[in-house]
Formats: sequence, C-alpha cells, structure tokens
Amino acid sequence: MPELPDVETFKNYLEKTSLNQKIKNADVRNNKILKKVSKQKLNKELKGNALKSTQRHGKHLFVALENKSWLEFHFGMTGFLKYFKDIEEDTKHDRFMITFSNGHHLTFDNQRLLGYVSLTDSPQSSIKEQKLGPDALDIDYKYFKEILSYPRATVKSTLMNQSKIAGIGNIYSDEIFYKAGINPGRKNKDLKEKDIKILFSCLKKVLKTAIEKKTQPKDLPKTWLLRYREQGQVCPKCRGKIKRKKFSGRGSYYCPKCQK
DNA sequence: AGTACCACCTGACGGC
DNA sequence: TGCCGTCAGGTGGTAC
Repeated sequence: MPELPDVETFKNYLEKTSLNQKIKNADVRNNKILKKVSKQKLNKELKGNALKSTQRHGKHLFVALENKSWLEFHFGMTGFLKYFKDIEEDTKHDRFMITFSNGHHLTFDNQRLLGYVSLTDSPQSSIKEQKLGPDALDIDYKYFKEILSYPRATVKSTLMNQSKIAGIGNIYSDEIFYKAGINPGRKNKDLKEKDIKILFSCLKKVLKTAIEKKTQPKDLPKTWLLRYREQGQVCPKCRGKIKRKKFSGRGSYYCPKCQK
C-alpha cells in the first residue's frame, strides 16, 4: 500500500492520535521488522518517552521523541499504523506495539515483514545514509528534467527510483503515466520536452489529489486508473481495454490506446 | 556507473 | 481438499 500519499496519511493519523502521551510500554513481536536496533534498545528508548512531532520523506515516516532521538517507520508493501483501545483489534500482523499511559495502543501492522522500524539521530542522517533522493513533492522542473536525462532507463523505473525521487511506487507511477497519456515502457531518451512537462505536472497533481482524498479509493476521481487495475477493465477515458504488462519487473496497468 | 532482476516474506486466488 | 503457480502499492544485493 504505502507510497508517498499513503505515508502522508499515516503521518496525519499518527499526529491526530498519538502525540504527547507518555509511553508505558513498547513491544516488538517479530525481530525481522527491526533495522539497526535491538529489541532491548528500542524498548528502553521508548519506555517513559513520548512522541512529539512527525516528518515524512518519500515513503519514510520519522517521529521525533521527547529525548531528541527519532523513530523511523518504513512500511514495505503491506504496512500501516493502527491506534486503538480495545485489545481485540490487535491482530497477528501487528508486529510492533506502543502502549500509552491512557491505555491506548499504536501498532505497526506489517503482514509481509518487508517494512521496518528503526531508531535514528535525525531524519537528515537517515535520508543520507539510505541515499534517498529529494521528496517527490519538493522537486522542481529543472531537477525532474535532469533525472530523466539518463537515456537508457525506462521512464517508469526512473520515477520509481528512490535515490532519484523519493516517494513514488508502482501504483502511483502507473497513475501518473495514465494521466499524462504516456506509455510507462518508454525510454527516457524518447521523451520530448512537452512529455516531460506533462509528466511533471501530472506527478504533482496525482500525489496532491491522493493526499487530499486521504488515499480512499472511493473518494478518488472516477477517471483514475487506480480503480480499474485489472486486465480487461474498461478505460474510463476511451472505453478501450486496460492492459497489464511487466516493465522493469513490476506489473503495470495502462491503456494502450490512451498512452503512447 | 547505471540498470535489470532476483530474493526476501506472507497470503490470496485460480486452475487442475 | 490439496497442491502449484502466480501475483501483491518495496527494496537491497548482485550481475551485466
């Protein structure tokens, strides 16, 4: 699930539910979700502490702790946050749980264990260490054009390359290409200036709209591809058939008629 | 150096 | 019912 708009939504959710409460306990249920931190260290760091503020970079969520260190979440393909009181809501995929002194819990649900929780000195140092590019919402046209200047890569893999732009994954890149009317299998070198301009504006538009709608599929525009990600579905623009094809190893949906 | 591809996990689904 | 292959909104390591 989690690409930039999803993580932004998680960020807002965490801010609304979990800030400024004393942490009573932290519980790691599966060590596979830990990155560069031990269970003991994480527990010790969190206990008695509080979550103070949040920051997002690409698909990464950083949460400042009262004692100045930072908690980092990466959601992988199946991660999300859950805040609840009733312990019935705790499921087997809740790999990590913070319990606040008010009796509520914040959990990191991560079915496929491809995400992680970590501890870092600052978002900046973690971003640098992981070689993340600038956040997709922060880049300007000049920079965008620059990253598309590597001729051999396909456009889609460039948009999804986190070291070039942070935040775009498989779903939203398909959406951007659909809106722009550009085939995701094209090579960077085949793009004309006008294609790059359209791609750039669609990139910003798609991400912002998704955030505004809190990524709820039912609230997203009916003309979005996201709702028709299935082979043979009808394209909402031309009534043609949606096709699925692999580009750089990822299943991509597109309309062959609308996207050249 | 830049790019493509597999492995890492769990689970759901369709075909036989 | 079970087994198999395939797929899933991510990404690190590795091989070209």
